[in-house]
Amino acid sequence: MQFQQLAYFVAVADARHFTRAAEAVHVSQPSLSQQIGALEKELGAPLFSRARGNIALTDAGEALLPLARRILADADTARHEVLELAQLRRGRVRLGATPSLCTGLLPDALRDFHGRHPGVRLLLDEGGSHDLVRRLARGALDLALVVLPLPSPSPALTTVELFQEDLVAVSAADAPAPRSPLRIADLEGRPMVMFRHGYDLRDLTLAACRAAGFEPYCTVEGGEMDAVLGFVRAGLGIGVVPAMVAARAGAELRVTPLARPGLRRTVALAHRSDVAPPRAARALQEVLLAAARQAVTSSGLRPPGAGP
Amino acid sequence: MQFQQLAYFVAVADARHFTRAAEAVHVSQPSLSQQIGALEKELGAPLFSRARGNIALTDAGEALLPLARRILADADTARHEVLELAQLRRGRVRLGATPSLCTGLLPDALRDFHGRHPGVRLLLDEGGSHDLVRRLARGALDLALVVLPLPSPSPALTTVELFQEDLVAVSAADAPAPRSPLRIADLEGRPMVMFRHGYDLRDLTLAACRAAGFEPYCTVEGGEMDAVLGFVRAGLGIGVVPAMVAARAGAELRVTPLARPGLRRTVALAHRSDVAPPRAARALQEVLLAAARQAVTSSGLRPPGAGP
DNA sequence: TCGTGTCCATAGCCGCTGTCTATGGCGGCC
DNA sequence: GGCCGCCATAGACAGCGGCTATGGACACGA
Repeated sequence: MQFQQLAYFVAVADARHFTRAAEAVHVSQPSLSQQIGALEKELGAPLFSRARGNIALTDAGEALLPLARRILADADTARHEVLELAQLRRGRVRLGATPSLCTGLLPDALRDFHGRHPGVRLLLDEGGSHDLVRRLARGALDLALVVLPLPSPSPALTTVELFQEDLVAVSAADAPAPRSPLRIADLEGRPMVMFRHGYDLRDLTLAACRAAGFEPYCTVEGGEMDAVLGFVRAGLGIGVVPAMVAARAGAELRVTPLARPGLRRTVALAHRSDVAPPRAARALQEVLLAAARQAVTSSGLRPPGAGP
Repeated sequence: MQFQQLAYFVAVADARHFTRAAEAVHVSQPSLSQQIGALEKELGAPLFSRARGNIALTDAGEALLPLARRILADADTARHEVLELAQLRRGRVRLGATPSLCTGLLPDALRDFHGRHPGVRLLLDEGGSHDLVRRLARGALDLALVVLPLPSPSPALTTVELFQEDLVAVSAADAPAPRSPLRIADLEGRPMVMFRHGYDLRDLTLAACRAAGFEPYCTVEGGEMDAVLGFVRAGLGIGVVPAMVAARAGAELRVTPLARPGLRRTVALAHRSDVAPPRAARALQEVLLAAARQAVTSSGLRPPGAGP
């Protein structure tokens, strides 16, 4: 059974005439006869009763006709669906991002993308950089917002740097203000609120403290971004978060810049190198790049590759 | 797009592995890869993201998968439906019959057939012999119960004689009884009830009267079988009907045999010679032949080919 | 009754395509 | 670093679907 045979069958059923049906499907009459014959042979039953001048469906033909129409319609639907995917009227992007980036850049950028392509579903995968890289390589993600350097550098991934972002210290507005700008060394012995494992911010902060010669004292650790900000707000300790996140966190938080050289992270967009991302993913990539440029000019972020 | 390509696609989507999918569909791995590639090229979008050890569906692949499954299931359904037709678990027989035969032989025979093959629809086409023959030749009927000789003999039709049936005169039970047995000549000048055009009984009766040298006097003409019996019952005249019909007509009718040679008609089963009837039609044919044999022995009909 | 036309089936040929085996290329793993 | 697993590619071959030409059967009209 083949699609063409079904199409020929439907054409004959509609025209009730082999020669005219052959014209309708743009093949010669013998070709059509042969294919109808092949279909009948395969199914083991005649589909038409060939009376002179009166081609009629047999019972087998009448049973097959609605199914044939439905199969052909489904095949047509399949072609159109895939076409619409290519035209970005439908589709799906699987975007991975580290938790801290989900809070900062993404909300506005995704709103923008959704406005441009309302038919495209956005599947956000929030996870640590290590997981994101693995999922990218496995084809489980189309794009990922990651923090450089990648925990497990892979030549199979292409990264495009978006911006550099300063980290700042946050503390409760009603607690004694720390010195400003705050040096990393000033954090020694001060109660701190620390993210859970998997956050690149956790690794960055711990590494900076250890480089300064001490192990930080954490009153609470293990929270997500919102929880950490809440604990800081409650006066449980000092947190180290991206400036962009701190700016959105509200008036109950005191934001204290870090003394030079400070802490800084490079945010990049990553995708697999070996295959081109789907159309919708490329479109999202463009939107994210534009959002990053916008953020650099309006939100005081540093352009990618800028010095300390 | 081809059924095999869709089957291969579903196999890969299920196995998430090209080599194992190839084994599952019993082709070599390169053949499967090539067909998937051809499908992707035709649809204009990749269906799988080929990551080492992790074959995943793209958005286009996820859009296609449910449709592919449905198409394949429909194709399977089509094959089974046609198979069931061949096995007489479903099907359709289009049976034509002259009106007088619908009343006599058919009810019991069709009940028997329906009991044996409850899934087979019976489409009865009641009409004159001329129409029936034309519809048979056109393929609009599978079988027809006709009265011989055929009005327009056609070499394209095969007929099997079922039985010969005597005609009898019927009159109202409360009217004066005609002589018994009744000669055709006795009908001259007697009020008669005549069938409408198209009934073979009408032609038979008129021809017999004319052969006897008179034109019958009809008080009512144009009715169907039930109407004619009703008119006779009401005393409007004498009717000439098959013995089998008269026997079923109830006690309000007086049945008078016709004097020798009497009137007799040969009932036959006809079908097209050039193509074998569908399976269900052959089954009905057998049932009708058995019913005819049964009627010959139990109802006093004459076997086919019997002399006058 | 005999052409003539219409219509579907068949025959024969050809090019496309789907299948195979063999091989290449590329990561992952020991 | 060598081996293995896995998918893609190359080339050969057979099968099949397409075409033109022709056959056979019926309908119609002269």
